[in-house]
Amino acid sequence: MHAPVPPVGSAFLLTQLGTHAAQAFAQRIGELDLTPPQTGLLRAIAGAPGSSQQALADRLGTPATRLVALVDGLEERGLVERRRNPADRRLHAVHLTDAGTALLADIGRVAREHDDDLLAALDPGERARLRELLAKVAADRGLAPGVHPGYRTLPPA
Amino acid sequence: MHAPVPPVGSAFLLTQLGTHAAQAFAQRIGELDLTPPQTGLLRAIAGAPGSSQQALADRLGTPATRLVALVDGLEERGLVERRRNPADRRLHAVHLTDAGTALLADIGRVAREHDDDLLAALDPGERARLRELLAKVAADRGLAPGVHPGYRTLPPA
DNA sequence: TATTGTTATACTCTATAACTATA
DNA sequence: TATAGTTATAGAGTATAACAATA
Repeated sequence: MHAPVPPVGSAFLLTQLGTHAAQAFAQRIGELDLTPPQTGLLRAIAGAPGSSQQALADRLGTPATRLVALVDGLEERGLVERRRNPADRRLHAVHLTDAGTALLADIGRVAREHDDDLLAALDPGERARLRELLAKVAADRGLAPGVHPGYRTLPPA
Repeated sequence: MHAPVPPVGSAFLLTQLGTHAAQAFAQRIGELDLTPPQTGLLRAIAGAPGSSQQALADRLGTPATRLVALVDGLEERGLVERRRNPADRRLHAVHLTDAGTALLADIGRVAREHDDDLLAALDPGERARLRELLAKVAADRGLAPGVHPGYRTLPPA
């Protein structure tokens, strides 16, 4: 007889399912040759076109240096462009290109498919209830709507 | 006027909250000088004492090489020990030490605190309902109870 | 002197492949 | 020849620090 293994709580279920959902999304969005961070950045740019990189970094909660690398990757593929601000030449306003805007629509489609697949076990009423409960917890924990916490690393303890 | 940003679905909420929960747990469990993967391994060993490293790797869905490094770290701290099997000297049976067993109890306490904190916004009925819905989805998606999907990496598409 | 953006560098985590010992 | 475990190595992703341009 040895000590019992402590049972997992609801938080673990949430973590487990959240990681699974993230992996499944990464796999799906990979078909568009995008990574999840790139996808989130595209959304952030679409939501606030012309933002400076500093502003985007603040919004996503990530170091500016990481944002530079992400924007580089998207710019090379012609999805976004940097436009220098003549009034303050330090600033680079980031905009979606037409290709970026088109790809955003594809992202929306992939996200809906992902959603349907993941929650296939729940009927519409259950889905609504789940969403409600998750939103309540997310609000209580101060999570910014639409911003993935993976852009920042928490300090140890 | 530009193209609208596609709305996030319930799956995103799940991913967002799951990542948040994982970060919060990592922070808490860090107070015991443990990482989440180490914690999961301790639980797996407690659940099947004397397993070979190969068996543990299979159960967690991780490459054996990663398991070696994890066991190394726990063994150096005196939390687990490898016992050579005399009948087949290739096998290393992994067991918790007394210190490991004691730490497991602390892990259980920390996990309960984490659970309570994370779901503070929900009343008992809501918590039960959330757990039920999450469990239903997890079962449908084929997630092994108590095993975090983060031990394995999914192939791209 | 302060701020935006960039580059250089190092660190952590994980995976792949090669190797050792036992069978 | 096959299996358990290990070591060596390399890659991806991210962070910290130093730097350049502009204000």
